[in-house]
Amino acid sequence: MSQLLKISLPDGSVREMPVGSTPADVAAAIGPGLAKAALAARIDGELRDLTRPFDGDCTLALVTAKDEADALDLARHDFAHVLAEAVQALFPGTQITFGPSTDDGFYYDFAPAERPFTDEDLPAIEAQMRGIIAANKPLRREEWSRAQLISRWQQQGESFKAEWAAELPDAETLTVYWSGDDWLDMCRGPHLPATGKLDPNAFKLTRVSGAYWRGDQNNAMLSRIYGTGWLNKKQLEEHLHRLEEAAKRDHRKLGGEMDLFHLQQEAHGSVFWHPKGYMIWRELEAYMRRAIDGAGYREVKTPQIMDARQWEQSGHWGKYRENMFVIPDEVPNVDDEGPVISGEADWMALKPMNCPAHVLIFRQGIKSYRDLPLRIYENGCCHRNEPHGALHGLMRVRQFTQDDAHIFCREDQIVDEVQAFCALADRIYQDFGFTYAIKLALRPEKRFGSEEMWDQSETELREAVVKAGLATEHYGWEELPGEGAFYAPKLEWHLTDAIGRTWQVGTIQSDRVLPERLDAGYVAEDGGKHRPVMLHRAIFGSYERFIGILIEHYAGKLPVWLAPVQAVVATIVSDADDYARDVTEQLKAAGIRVETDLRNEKINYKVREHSLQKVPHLLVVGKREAEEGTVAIRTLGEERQRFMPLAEAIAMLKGEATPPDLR
RNA sequence: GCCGCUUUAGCUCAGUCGGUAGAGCACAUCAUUCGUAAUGAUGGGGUCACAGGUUCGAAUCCUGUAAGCGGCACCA
Repeated sequence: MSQLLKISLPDGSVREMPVGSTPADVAAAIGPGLAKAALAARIDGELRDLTRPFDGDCTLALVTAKDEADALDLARHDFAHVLAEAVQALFPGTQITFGPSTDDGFYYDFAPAERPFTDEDLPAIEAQMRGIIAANKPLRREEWSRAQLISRWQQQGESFKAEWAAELPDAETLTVYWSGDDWLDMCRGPHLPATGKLDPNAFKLTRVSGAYWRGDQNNAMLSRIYGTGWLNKKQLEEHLHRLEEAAKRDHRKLGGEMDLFHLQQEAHGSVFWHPKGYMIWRELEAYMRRAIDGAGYREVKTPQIMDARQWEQSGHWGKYRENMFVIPDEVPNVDDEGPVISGEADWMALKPMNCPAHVLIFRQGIKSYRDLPLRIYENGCCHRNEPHGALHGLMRVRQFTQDDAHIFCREDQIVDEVQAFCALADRIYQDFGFTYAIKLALRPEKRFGSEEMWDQSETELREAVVKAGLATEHYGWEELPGEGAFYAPKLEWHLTDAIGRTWQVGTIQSDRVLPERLDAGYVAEDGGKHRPVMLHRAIFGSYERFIGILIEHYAGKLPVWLAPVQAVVATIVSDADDYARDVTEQLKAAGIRVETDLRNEKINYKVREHSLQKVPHLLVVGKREAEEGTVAIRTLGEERQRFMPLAEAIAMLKGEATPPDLR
């Protein structure tokens, strides 16, 4: 006699269903509308296929398009499978490997039979995918044995899949999903009941790229196809629109349009700052100096080039030599004939970081425990020969200036210092309108120092964040195993910008390795020599990158205090020229960065041009203003203009041009 | 570094089948004195990324190099 299963539904009711029935049967029993809308099921909280039979009594929540997060993930995962099926249909002999969902869509990695895919292949693949969706092929789950899987993959010439099948953990139930009766992929699932549940107008293949098998550069280079996938056409269009808006704030584009900086082949990876861009830098530098002066740091400047032996001792030479700029300590040969250098000189290197130089300053003279904590700050210009494929505008460059400091302190001062740093970083990020998450990056596989040392350093950083009240969900608190530096665990600050993207910027690292390697010591109360702990920390990260982030965050519309040109005085008729000059002089005297536009152009033209240049305030003067001693202010982003007496305008601009920390 | 794509005027781009280059903007000159996102006319400006090759002839076809773009890997 057949038993009945008790299925508890979200409304509290319980349905009795025969053994072997599925969530789809429950949906059908409730009503045809739900049967049609159901996409998957949550069984005791676990997301499962709609057509997978119940294991026993359970709670059931049917998943529909209204459960957006689940529905999107299911759809994206299915799009990836449909993509793989389409590619194998169009390009026989292509091997499939792996294809997950992503934040906005999906990708699939292929081992192509002949050549990697190109953008030109995408339209045909999209059309093939739409065909598979239109065919409404059922997606059917089957449990297979490992031997079955390996044999199938080997038979099909799918060597990557076979390799993977052999390595899947023993504990896992191995499953495949059929698409109709003619195609299958090995997959944990779950999936939608059929390809027809996908909206054929809700996806778009976006790009192709290379990607290493299993993310390891020693492995084969696969050909990856990316797509973006959504539940309906409207969502897709909104997403594509967001991408266009994000592209408009690209710092490389705005950097050119606003005449802030440029990059060129002759110094690739290093920035040519133009006067306007460097004004932003100078404001940030002045801001940061006020911040560190107030927080008890001492600013220093250290050599750009040091003997290679210094880098050997610090441990950087062994690990990072290939990314260092190395130069001979030698005058080049003056003869035109013969080699430029003898090759016999000692090697020096451009500093890739400031830490060892700061230790050398610390080591001058004898330090007492009374000197600690000693906070040494530098706007440190560093050079790293980054892999060429990594360079990206201002975000990843070969020459950069860090807002770098090292706090030399006693063991018992670490938590207080880290906590104080948390407060300083919080204040600074708020001044720029960023929210942030804090993460703790734990010991990496390859590292220096003892286990006890790592235990202690990680514990201290954790404790400081807890004490600062930041180890909460609100601050995205999370620990990242294996992500630390080779000498220390790191706290990382991940900023969220105006359109929701995140940027890792600030850091503090608790280091007991470098003080040891570079022999830093101080005399303690007991008269004995002790090692200080060295806290490496930065808030902007680098000026280059931080400015890049600010440009994108503000979409070029920098707050007045950072704007390179804070106001432009523009005339309507040449009769107002003298008055415009007078207004400009008065603004300059008030410390405003102002330019004058007396050109013989229509006011429409001037408004357009200065708006595109993202000048915060345009002060328009014509006959009327000249007679009345007023200005007409048009503020960036507003269509309205405001008339006010000059004195009032100056007071307003002065207020807005005051940096946030001085208000 | 790896995979794919790209490189033509200061900028954005067009250039068909191989027959030594074109637009808009910008710039210069002239006219225009105008009230809130492009006034008009005229003019100057290019070793078609670089180096080889094929060809009677190369921006165009081939090879190599470099840089840029999208990813991957890396990121002290």
